[in-house]
Amino acid sequence: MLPKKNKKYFLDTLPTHLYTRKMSFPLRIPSSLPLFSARINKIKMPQTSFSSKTQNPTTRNKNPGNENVNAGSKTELQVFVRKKKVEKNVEVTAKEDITEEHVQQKLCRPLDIEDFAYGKSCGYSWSTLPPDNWERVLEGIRKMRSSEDAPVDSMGCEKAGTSLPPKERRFAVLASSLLSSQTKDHVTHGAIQRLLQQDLLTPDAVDKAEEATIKSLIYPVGFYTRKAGNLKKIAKICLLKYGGDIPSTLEELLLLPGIGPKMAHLVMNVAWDNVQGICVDTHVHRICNRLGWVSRPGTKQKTSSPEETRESLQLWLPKEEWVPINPLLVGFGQTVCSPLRPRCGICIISEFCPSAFKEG
DNA sequence: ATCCAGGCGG
DNA sequence: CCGCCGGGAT
Repeated sequence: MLPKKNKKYFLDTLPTHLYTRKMSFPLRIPSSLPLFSARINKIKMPQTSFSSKTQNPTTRNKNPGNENVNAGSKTELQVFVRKKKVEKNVEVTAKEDITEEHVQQKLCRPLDIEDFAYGKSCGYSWSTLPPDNWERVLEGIRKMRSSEDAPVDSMGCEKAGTSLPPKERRFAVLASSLLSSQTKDHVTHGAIQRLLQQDLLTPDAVDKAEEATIKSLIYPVGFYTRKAGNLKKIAKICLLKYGGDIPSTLEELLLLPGIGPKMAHLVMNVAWDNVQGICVDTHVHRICNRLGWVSRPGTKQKTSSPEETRESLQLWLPKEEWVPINPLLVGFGQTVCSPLRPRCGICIISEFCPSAFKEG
């Protein structure tokens, strides 16, 4: 259903941690979406006050219930909240009927409203403030990555079984993701090739094969004993619960043995072409923290786990970057921003990096 | 000898 | 939160 003129679309609750303490939020209506206006409707809770900081201080509006925000403008709202429950907070009004044509012309992306509601992204969001200069930083990393040759460029598990029919391809991607953790890409690739030659890349075949056979074929990937067992279990689960296909939701993928958050997001991205979240590994985790791009909710402390990094990063990074950010930062982490002794001397974005020349 | 790095169990 | 899993690379 496309939005209708003057109909109000309410945006539901903010993520809890955003309103449990004093924080400021950016409300961004990108100029590519001129067909909506947003206004602060109401926040149902005691002990709440509002103030807004716009580019021009004279536009300060003392009435929190009627804060109009122009499309294309960037207005920062400060929300002081003491209680946790927020029922309705923001509404978006369509300025005219939105048609298929608007969508085609990218004048409007109705789904963005939903993203907005959950504080996700797409430029149409409640979120933490994007870090200063993030676009320049990203551009600089791209530039460095285009000249340097990182291991991640040569082979990635996302290329697994590109020639296979969809269902087989998905299983190949899942198997490849499973094997690739803690393992160099060319080793993973070799193991997948051997499985492919033996026709052992379908749930059916894997289920029938001996675990020892699989184990010897995938050697020397990291933890091959456990992975051989997990692969068989996964094959069985695919057969019993998913008709020989792989699970199509994040939650179900996470239930598979040996599949954690990192791989589950990777599989959703690659096998299903369905971006549910950012694939965060230790490189992304480390670099985002060095750049000051993520922090523990409501603080300036570093995030303590890749999962926390993922949630923090998703709050501001535009969704178009969710997939490319991983190979970009992994390669950058392998060649320049290494875990120990990062090569800040050759890094062209060190001027923007709060951690530059601070370690090792 | 030490590091790498995702998932999992304690 | 910590240590282990089991190889390869350096």
